[in-house]
Amino acid sequence: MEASDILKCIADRQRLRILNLLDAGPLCVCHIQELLDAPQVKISKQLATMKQLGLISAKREGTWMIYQLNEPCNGLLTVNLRYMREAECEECNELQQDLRAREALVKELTLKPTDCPTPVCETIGCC
Amino acid sequence: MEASDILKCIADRQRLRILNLLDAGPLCVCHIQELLDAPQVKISKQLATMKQLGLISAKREGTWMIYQLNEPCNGLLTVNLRYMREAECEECNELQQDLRAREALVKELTLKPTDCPTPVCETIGCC
DNA sequence: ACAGTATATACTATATTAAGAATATAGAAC
DNA sequence: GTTCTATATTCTTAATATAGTATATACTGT
Repeated sequence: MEASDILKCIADRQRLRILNLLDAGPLCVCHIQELLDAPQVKISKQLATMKQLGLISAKREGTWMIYQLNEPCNGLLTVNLRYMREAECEECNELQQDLRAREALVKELTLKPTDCPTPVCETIGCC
Repeated sequence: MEASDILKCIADRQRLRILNLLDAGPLCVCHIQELLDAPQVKISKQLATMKQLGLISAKREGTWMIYQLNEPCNGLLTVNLRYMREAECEECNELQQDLRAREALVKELTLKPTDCPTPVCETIGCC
């Protein structure tokens, strides 16, 4: 896992958004899909890429797959996320907004847990 | 100049090396070429890309072109350079070594200034 | 076993990027 | 002017990455 592999990975807007979300806690594929409003294939392939790179890992909970950032989080990734969460630019704002959307989703799931099967809820800590 | 443009730019090993060198001070193309041991076309094209991105700028001194990082240096670039100069990985070591090679070159130029015309020397501060 | 849901993979088409060779320009020295 | 040196640009080819459709897998519930 060389530095430029990480950089290439986060140079893609959507992959960066996914990593940013996962940095706030594990999520299942369907929720990532929903938060980024992107087709399933795309998300799934990007997750596969990042898993192969060793940035994230997955565990199955029933039919759901829960993805999370690997520990310890890659230093270069951390540095970039930390910077962009504070900075002012279109993409940085988007990352910040994604985190807010994540919070909203978690809250929503807490209210109607039917959308979110117990094992998933436990993992993402929403209910 | 969006964040992912910067990231895409530094995700290329050689572009990153060039930026790392320029961060230590302006250099002319031939010296970058020499330090990175890369063909002229490649360097020239990469410099053009980064100039277009707004990361660096050039000024002519006779037949030489002197490139330098733009001020203020892009924050995302700074953050990444700073991190990689301290970190331990193949590419990070390479960056660190490049800076040492730059020092050596500057010293060498100070000794035989014939290789380096006065205006260039003045700019890079080697003689 | 069958149907349904969530996710992954394979395959194809398309777009983006990089590499190299040849050529062009800009200035210096004569 | 001609020639030389440093650098840039153009053009072509090759490599890589992305997107979309269709299909496959893995599990759940009946």
